Amino acid sequence: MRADARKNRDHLLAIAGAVITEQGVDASLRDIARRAGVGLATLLRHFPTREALLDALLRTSFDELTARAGELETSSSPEDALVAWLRDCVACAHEYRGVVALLTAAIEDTESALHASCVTMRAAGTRLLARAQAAGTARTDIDGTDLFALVAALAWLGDQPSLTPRSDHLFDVVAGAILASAENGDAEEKRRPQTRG
Amino acid sequence: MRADARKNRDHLLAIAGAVITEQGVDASLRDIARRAGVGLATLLRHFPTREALLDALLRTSFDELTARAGELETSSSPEDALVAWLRDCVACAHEYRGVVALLTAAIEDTESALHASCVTMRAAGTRLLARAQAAGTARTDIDGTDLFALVAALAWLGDQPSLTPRSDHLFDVVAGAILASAENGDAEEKRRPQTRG
DNA sequence: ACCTGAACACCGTTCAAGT
DNA sequence: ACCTGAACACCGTTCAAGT
Repeated sequence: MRADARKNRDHLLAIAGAVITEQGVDASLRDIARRAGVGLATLLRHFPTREALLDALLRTSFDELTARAGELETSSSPEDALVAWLRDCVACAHEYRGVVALLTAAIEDTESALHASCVTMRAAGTRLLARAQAAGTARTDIDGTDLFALVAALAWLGDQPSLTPRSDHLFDVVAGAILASAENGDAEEKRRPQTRG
Repeated sequence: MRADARKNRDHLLAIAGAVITEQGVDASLRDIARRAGVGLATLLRHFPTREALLDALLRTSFDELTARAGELETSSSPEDALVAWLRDCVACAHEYRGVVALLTAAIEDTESALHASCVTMRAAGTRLLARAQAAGTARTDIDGTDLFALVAALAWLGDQPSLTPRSDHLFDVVAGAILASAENGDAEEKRRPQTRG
């Protein structure tokens, strides 16, 4: 890549990150180009689709997420690792408002620029889930795609301004549902709702 | 309302229902007007915002949902009533692709044409939840807004083509989390995941 | 190689002019 | 009262022309 092209690309990414952080993934590409001081066609040349732009913006976060899954697999208990990683996933998908809809669309669309990242992410989650399932601390009637869907749904909730205040609590509710609720004697981290008044 | 205006309105609603069923809530209003054989300005005169149009389209469903909550309150057990109603809610929010985002936005926006319907819906859900909580069959650490959020998240999942096949199963997972998991001896309808191989 | 302006076919909003 | 076409300021896509 020519030096001027590289500079344009980097600058576009920086501006796009700022604009999309501010306005969400539906931000006007024309506006991003304008603020970056280049023509819209130049932006499209570097990032032929909105997905390609988002992929470039999220690549670092996605790579970190994959690496973190690997670390957690050795450093934490199966249960803690799974929940901690899910929390990171939600935070990552929440990085740009509205991006989670693009991610769910990309998981099955092999043409999407975001497809590879999504599949990698799902694979990492599947491993952590399988580990917890093998340890008897996660329910066995869900798979990696279900996990992906639940993370997406929770990230979506966090994107809805009126429901954002509830998203942390509802994360706990859903995480609790993913973990096997009983059967294993070790109850140190478990709080089940008490219904006595 | 003048007779010709009434006729225009009814026809617009019929066409809008068909187009939005087909293309989702972001369908072009211009296209709807075109297919209805009127000017775009005429559509906007009857329905000043997209929300107003959706409200008109969904009003019957919403009213039925409220009525159904009342019936279930007397005809079914607290637990069955809650779950059945949640299922209906998801189905209703799923009626037009993408409408659930408008509904979550409307719950706090008193200016939205959909606001009243959302609040009524949440109130009906809150009653069914309180009844189940009083009976000891629903967890007590969630409220009507949490319930609204969970229904919205599940409806959103059903809207994502790649995740639609999982939405029924994930409904069960989340519904299970809403119901108190243990403590009551009656286990007839409960299946907890068994982890023994 | 890389960039760009302009043409294109859309969108929702607004309003003066018609019946 | 009710309807409408047209003007407006946007949008993303495409491409011939420039450096």
